[in-house]
Amino acid sequence: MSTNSVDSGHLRAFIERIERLEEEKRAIADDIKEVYAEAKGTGYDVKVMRKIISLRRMDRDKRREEEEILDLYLAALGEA
Amino acid sequence: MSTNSVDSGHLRAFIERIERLEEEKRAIADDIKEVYAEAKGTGYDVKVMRKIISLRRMDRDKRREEEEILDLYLAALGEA
Amino acid sequence: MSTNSVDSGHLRAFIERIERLEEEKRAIADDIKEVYAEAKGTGYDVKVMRKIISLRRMDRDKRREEEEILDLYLAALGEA
Amino acid sequence: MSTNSVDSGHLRAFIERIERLEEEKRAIADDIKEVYAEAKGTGYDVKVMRKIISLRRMDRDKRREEEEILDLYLAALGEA
DNA sequence: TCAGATAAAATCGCGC
DNA sequence: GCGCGATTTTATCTGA
Repeated sequence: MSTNSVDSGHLRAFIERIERLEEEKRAIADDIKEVYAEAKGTGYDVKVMRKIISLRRMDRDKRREEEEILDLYLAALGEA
Repeated sequence: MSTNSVDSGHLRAFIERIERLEEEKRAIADDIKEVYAEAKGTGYDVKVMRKIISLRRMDRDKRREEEEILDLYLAALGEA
Repeated sequence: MSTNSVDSGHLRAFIERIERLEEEKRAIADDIKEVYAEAKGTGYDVKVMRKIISLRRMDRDKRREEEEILDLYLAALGEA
Repeated sequence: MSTNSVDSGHLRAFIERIERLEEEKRAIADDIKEVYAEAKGTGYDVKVMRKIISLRRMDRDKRREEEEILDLYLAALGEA
């Protein structure tokens, strides 16, 4: 019984931590929306902006992946 | 030409703001994942936790909607 | 060749089935719009109606989620 | 007061009609999902199928628009 | 034209 | 490891 109440308290703590983090996440998502809205108000096309950001993200991912492959090669050489 | 460079600078600033915010958002999403993992390690069922959180969110949303519809009713009465 | 034509025919059949269903769906969406228009013509506030419908849907969803989490709890007890 | 009850009954009828239509719409959406699932089980790529359907819809829309433009031209000639 | 709702698409995490 | 289902994100559409 003591076990249960401790567990419940623990579960509650986990859940509240997650809910707080989700609220932060939502707040940031709202900020992002606001920036898009502001950019739109300045005359930029949101769809195009999303495309640019997506392309830049793909570039970053690609670069990161290439670095990982390079690391693999270097590690292989080190082992040789 | 000056116009273009100013605009480009502006667009670039918007995009970098968004990218920074998206990175923060991703970091928080990672935190959430970690909390779930920790809870799972402590013996809690992630699926149940997600359901609990979902139900609590529905409660909040429902309460908010009820307030909104009450406002609509009051506004309708005010106009009557 | 026979294989290809059979497959093509099959794919075509799937696509036409989906297109027919989408058309039905669109027709129903139009019906819904008409009902809103009719209600509006009778003096009802569409915004309020949408809120009411939304709240009723939330009630249903919440009840369903509660049943689901109950099932999860019962399953957990059964495993205990 | 009689007026109010009549109105309420009317509103209720509108709302129930809409809810029934929305349920039908959801049922058709489920059917569509099932067809996609069935096609997937037969080996077709759902993403490609969606693309095909989208392109065919665009073609239809384009054709319809061209017909409307043609009608405008014909009407203009008739008026000339 | 704009925001807000709706639907479509992509992504991610989980269990098998 | 991979499909499946849930979540998230993107795009479309409609009504104010």
